Amino acid sequence: MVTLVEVARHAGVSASTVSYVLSGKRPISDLTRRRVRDSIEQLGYQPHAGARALASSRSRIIALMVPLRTDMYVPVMLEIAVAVATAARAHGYDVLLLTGEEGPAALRRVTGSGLAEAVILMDVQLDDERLPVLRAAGPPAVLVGLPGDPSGLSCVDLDFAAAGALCVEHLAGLGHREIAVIGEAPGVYARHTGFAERTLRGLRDRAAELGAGLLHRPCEGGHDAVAGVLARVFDERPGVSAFVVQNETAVEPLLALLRRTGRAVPEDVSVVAVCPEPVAAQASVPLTSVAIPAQELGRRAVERLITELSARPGDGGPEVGGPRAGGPRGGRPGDDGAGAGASPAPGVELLTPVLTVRDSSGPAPASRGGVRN
Amino acid sequence: MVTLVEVARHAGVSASTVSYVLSGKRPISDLTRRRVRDSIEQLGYQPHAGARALASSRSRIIALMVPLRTDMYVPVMLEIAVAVATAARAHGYDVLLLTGEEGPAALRRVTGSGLAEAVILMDVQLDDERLPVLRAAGPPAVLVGLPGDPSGLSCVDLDFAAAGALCVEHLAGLGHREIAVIGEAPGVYARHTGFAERTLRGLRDRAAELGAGLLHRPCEGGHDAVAGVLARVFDERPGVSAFVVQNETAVEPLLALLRRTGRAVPEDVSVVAVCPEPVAAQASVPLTSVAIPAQELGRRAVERLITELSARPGDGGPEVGGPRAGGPRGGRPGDDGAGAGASPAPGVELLTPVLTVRDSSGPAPASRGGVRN
DNA sequence: CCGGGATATCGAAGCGCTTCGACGCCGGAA
DNA sequence: TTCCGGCGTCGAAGCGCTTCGATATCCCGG
Repeated sequence: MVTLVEVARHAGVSASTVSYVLSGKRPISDLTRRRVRDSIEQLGYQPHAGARALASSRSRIIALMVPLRTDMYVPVMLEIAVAVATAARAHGYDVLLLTGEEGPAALRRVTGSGLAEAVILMDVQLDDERLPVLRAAGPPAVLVGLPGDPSGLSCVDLDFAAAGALCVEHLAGLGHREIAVIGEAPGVYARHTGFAERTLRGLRDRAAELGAGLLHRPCEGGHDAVAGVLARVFDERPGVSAFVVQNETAVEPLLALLRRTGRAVPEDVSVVAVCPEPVAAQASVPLTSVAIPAQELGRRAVERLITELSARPGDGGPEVGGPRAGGPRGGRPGDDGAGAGASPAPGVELLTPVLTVRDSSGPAPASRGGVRN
Repeated sequence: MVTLVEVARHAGVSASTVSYVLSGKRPISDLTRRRVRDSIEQLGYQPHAGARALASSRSRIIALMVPLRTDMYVPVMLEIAVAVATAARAHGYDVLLLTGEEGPAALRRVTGSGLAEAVILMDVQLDDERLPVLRAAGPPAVLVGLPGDPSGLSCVDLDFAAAGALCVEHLAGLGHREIAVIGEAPGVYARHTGFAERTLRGLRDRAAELGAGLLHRPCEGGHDAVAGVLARVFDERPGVSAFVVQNETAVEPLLALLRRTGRAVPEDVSVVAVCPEPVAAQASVPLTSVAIPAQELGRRAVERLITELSARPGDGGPEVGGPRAGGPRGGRPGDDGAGAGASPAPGVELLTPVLTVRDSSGPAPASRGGVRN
């Protein structure tokens, strides 16, 4: 293995000079810098990560904790993870993959050992057991998701409440008075997963405001489960003319079942989904939907973390060492590309949802069941 | 931060003794060991990862390279990734998440800098640009997938050729003489993704052997794309009575379209899929399918790597340091739980596919088009 | 012609851990 | 009793890098 000392010898300078060329923390003459760079190139030198971490107490690693279970939003999770990795690299950081399996202990382990400088948590629950670790003198952290009490924590998420409200508004605007919500699997609610409950609240509140009826049903994925739920929905509320779906695996079964039972979309029944764009766009009926901006979430989480990290020690120097740092960054920290809503708490950043109208929603059929008013 | 020296002082021993207690590489008396362990506990000591890596030149980190694009097999990818992370932890290793973005350079970077000791590559293509790096004095590596030339490489994958053959056998056994294959998106074949081509070969070879007609059509996901492909298939080969689907996003659209065009499954048309179990089991018609054992693949990849790693330096000592090492390992290296096929090359481990019969396949309708013979 | 302040470079002291050789001690064989 | 071989422990030397002070050099004004 080529070491810094060998590079120094080869370039005819001292070790510290090579180090300063690399870090840019002290001025180095053009000539020397060039010579050192040449030597680095020729010898194929790569700084030893461990030695660096030891000497500088900065590992340049971010830990990303993904849920162990894969019962929901799988593509979203992967997309976020990949976005995090990509964004981190653009800032010279690498990403350590943790699963929820070890729980809070994993956080202590990787930060306590100096393996990771900071963490990003996905799939945060309302009362997440990992949060105390973070609050108590924890490492820099960003949650993708919103816990019950976000105080003292940095969070990024889609504003699911607003997303729910948006769906109801859209449907109510089209004249629908009875709306059914096909939700995530019961287990998701049982775990008090924030986004599911917040969506529901948004749906309910706006429905109440607009005087529309709202029926919520959790639903396992799969054809049969959806069939059961659907039958009961129409049984209880024959007047339902619109569905809001927040469950990727229920989308196609729902469409298939509606079709089969002779309900045309959107003529007889409207459907609005909260799901990633590809799912909505490729559905058998292109769906009017509120997108889940997975990439954006991942990117923002990293941006926040980097900001926090570089604000800490006397850093801020140029040339962080990552290749092409600062290159392909879609947006700069602080821009409001997707529109950050007014934060309900400092540290919480909620992206404003956007509803895209496609083919699955239309005017409510003229008074089918009992239209009030 | 608590250091080893502080632990030593607290326990009244030397630093090296603490180190040996931790590594178990030299005998330590019971009494001393207990004292040291107590001190570690009380002080909440965590060994510094960087210092460890530096001194021992072993980082205890495995790099996992996942594809950047997310146009196929997304749940499988995540499942493999999570399985890798879990299995690695069980052996005291952590996982570094790399995306394909940086390509071969990322491999050089993380292994050259000693950040990762070994790598696992997913989404390997037939002629993958990352392979030369691995062959040329590369780090220990395991591919999940099979490149065109696996010589000198360690690979784990499902035997997709056998999977294809299995599908054809099953259908031919039911009397089907004309089979259509709905494949992955054209881009997947264009990239020469190994598994897609191998499946196709398996399908074709066995079909030829059994004298069945086989029509292969790549297919983008989404309803409309499938509709187009399906129309053309029936146009070209009206006698098609069975489908093999290798494209998760095409499954539901296919079933919906068959239904809509008045073809009952499995009475009129049989469908067999190559996909993860949940997709098959939850489809609107539970699908006869060959499972893609994502978890198993991830686990085996890690087992192989660990074996290779511990065979290297003078390791093999007890108590590797990872918590509960050797705990929840589903299978031991060398077991043939899922049945490893006879390896076509040393280092290649192909899992034997298993076909599960569900509701989507049945006897061919009595001579519909022209049955030969 | 000299002092002062940049500017560029060097040397050395760690960072926290592993590991090798050495040493003291105890029990058994001679 | 003496000698020998383990066993258990210690001390010290790095691992490769960062960083802090010190030093040398140069240019300028006085």
